[in-house]
Amino acid sequence: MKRRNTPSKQAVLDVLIQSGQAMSHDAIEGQLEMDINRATIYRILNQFCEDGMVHTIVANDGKHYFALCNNSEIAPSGFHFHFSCTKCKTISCLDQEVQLNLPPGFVMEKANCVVTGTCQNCV
Amino acid sequence: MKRRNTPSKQAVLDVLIQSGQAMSHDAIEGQLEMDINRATIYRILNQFCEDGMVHTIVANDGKHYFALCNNSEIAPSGFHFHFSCTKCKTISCLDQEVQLNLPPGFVMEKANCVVTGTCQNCV
DNA sequence: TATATTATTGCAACAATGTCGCATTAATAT
DNA sequence: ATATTAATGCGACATTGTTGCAATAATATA
Ligand SMILES: [Mn+2]
Ligand SMILES: [Mn+2]
Ligand SMILES: [Zn+2]
Ligand SMILES: [Zn+2]
Repeated sequence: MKRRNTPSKQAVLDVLIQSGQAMSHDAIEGQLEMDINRATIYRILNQFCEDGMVHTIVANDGKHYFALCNNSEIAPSGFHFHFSCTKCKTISCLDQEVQLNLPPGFVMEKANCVVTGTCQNCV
Repeated sequence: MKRRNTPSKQAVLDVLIQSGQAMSHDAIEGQLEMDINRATIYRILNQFCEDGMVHTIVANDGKHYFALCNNSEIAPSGFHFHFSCTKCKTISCLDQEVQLNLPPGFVMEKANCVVTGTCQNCV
């Protein structure tokens, strides 16, 4: 399927760029000026993920958070940790690669690593 | 609240012991011979977590998985990786501690780290 | 053993998240 | 200007997890 540019996609992208954080569907919808249907927002986000512009984090609340990929993340298997601050509620990408010694026979395809605590802005 | 021993608690515990894997509410209910209400199962599992017998993993499907703590996990801040096999659908505890260098000012309270891929039983 | 206390349970209801089918709309190419 | 089909809105749905409340049952006490 060839992608088409639409105001909705642009609006969702703008919200993600402007925030600089990983955002849930909920938070994205809250920041949108335009009204966009929930299903549509999810479809847009999933499309961004397919296209490698965005990656998802599954946080401790079980919700999916969506964050822009920066260029260094384009590298294959560049899985990194995420930090979830319980005070300011932000979820951000850490500059820490996930690396571990798997037992023989195990093959890692992806990783979802979320560290929870308090961030540097919250004392 | 003082805990009471009940057939329901024992049954849930038996299922967890017998499986040796992290299990979702769903899977636990499926393995129970007794019929136990969904809310009750969740309450039992959450109680086990409070009491430090069980820990939870949030997997990529956004669901909570519950796994028995082995004795070495009683140690405070002993966060470890988990492995989720896409073929046999098992989620198991890895003997790999989560350790990372957080930027100054960050404080880690807990970690939810799930590596997805294929396990040693699935070639 | 009989009774009182209250933890536990079942039930119903609920909120939230995420997906899907289908008809309509609109972006793109010709 | 028109045809193609990707994108959208709407409604419906499945699933997960929690909560209030009344009924039940585990435990302690007399
Ligand atoms: Mn990230
Ligand atoms: Mn574990
Ligand atoms: Zn913070
Ligand atoms: Zn496997």
